[in-house]
Amino acid sequence: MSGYGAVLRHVEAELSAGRLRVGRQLPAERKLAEDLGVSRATVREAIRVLQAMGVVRSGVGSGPDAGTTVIADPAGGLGAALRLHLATRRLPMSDLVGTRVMIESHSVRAAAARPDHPDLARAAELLTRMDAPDLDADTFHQLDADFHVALTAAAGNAVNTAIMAALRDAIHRTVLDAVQALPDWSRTAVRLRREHRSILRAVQAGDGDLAATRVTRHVEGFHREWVRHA
Amino acid sequence: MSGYGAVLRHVEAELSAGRLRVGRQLPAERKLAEDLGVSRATVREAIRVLQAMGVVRSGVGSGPDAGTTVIADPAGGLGAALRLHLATRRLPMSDLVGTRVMIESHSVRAAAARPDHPDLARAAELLTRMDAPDLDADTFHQLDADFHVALTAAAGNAVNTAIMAALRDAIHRTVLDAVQALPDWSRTAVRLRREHRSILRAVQAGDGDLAATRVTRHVEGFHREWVRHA
DNA sequence: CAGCCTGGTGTGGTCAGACCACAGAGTCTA
DNA sequence: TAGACTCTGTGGTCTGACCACACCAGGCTG
Repeated sequence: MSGYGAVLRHVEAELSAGRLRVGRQLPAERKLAEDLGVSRATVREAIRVLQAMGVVRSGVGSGPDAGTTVIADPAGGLGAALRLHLATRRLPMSDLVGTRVMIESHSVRAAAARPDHPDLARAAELLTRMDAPDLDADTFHQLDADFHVALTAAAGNAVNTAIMAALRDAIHRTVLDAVQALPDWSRTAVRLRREHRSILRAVQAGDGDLAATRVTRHVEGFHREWVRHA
Repeated sequence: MSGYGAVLRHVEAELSAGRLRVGRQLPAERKLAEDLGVSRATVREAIRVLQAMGVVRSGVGSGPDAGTTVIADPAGGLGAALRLHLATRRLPMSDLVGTRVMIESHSVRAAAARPDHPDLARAAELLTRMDAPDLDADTFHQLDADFHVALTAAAGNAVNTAIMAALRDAIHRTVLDAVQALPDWSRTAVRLRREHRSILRAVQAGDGDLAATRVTRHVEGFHREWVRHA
């Protein structure tokens, strides 16, 4: 088999077998190359891919942050892939929004069944920070995105949470551009804050159906507004 | 900025600007390296990543299949990422199944509103092929997976379809192993065929709620059975 | 003339070896 | 003792080379 693929399969096998765990380090590139009988360039190609997938992080120098470490950032990898395919125009933005609505409405339904989940407290704290009067649009959107991810995380499905975070990454820049074009941003921000609170209230009250309805209206409404001004 | 990241951002920018379209070719590695003022090794690392994301396909030699071509295979890229993170044990299989149930039940609901969608005809044809009596488990599961993806595709959301296909890729090997362990595979196959038909019937009858209930039972039931014997 | 075959050319795949910046650890010096 | 120094190992990048491959054009052969 090809050298590049062999490295990838080797690492995946090590992960599957549990010999390589999150937080541990891969062998140094030069050593890995020697072990597998390939060149360092080939090893690097494979490691780059793992890096792009969010499976591994590399740092130069020495010390704890140096070398190649196994991490677990599925959202990073999925987000990069979604962003690229968004650029190819094969994944329309409207479908990304549709998926987001599906995940969020499903998640708030599930989260309403466990209103004491710590991620809901985190979501509430994010809303408080969004109340700061002198927030610029960039920070506001960042908190906004974190709020929605926290809401999803409260449902307890790691895959959905990762996809949700990935969708946020993929959409991020587009939304920022859109926000610039809105006629009255501060007015929109007031409405978004109100809607966020009403969604969270419904979840904490255990009313999943209401929360789902509200989050659907919230996301689709903002998307429509933002498409109108794009 | 770093050489590697510069190449990646350059290609993404070319895609976003529409100067690079699906089906077209990237410049040759040597030329791209010269154009961007980096080495060929650096260009290759970036291209490997694009390849792993399903954005690009490379072929040696000359002719139409040679060189690096822009493609659009989001499922491939997402599937690889999911498989890797499954290996790190940070994405539990039960969550993958949960996401799958969410997407499928949501999709059959939407598909029921357009019962004449061509993907439904394709799904029906796949079921016919699954009726062949001398089918081995491997082929059966392949058709099974294609059926579920076709069902999802009939809902018309490309992102959901890509994620569904990615989940299939990620789960594929595990399911194959599980099927080996089932006590009476042919008996299970008979049940699966019946359930598939009943799901498709509900969709074609326009009864989205019924289809959603059935597909949820179908997927969760098979997952439980397969976990029990793992 | 028709058919084969044989270089030529350009592609990605891989390799070996080199140099760099970096960051920590250990050592030497004032 | 505190600071400056070298040493070592890391990933990041570059250079230049060779390979297998597949097409294509030209010449050769029948």
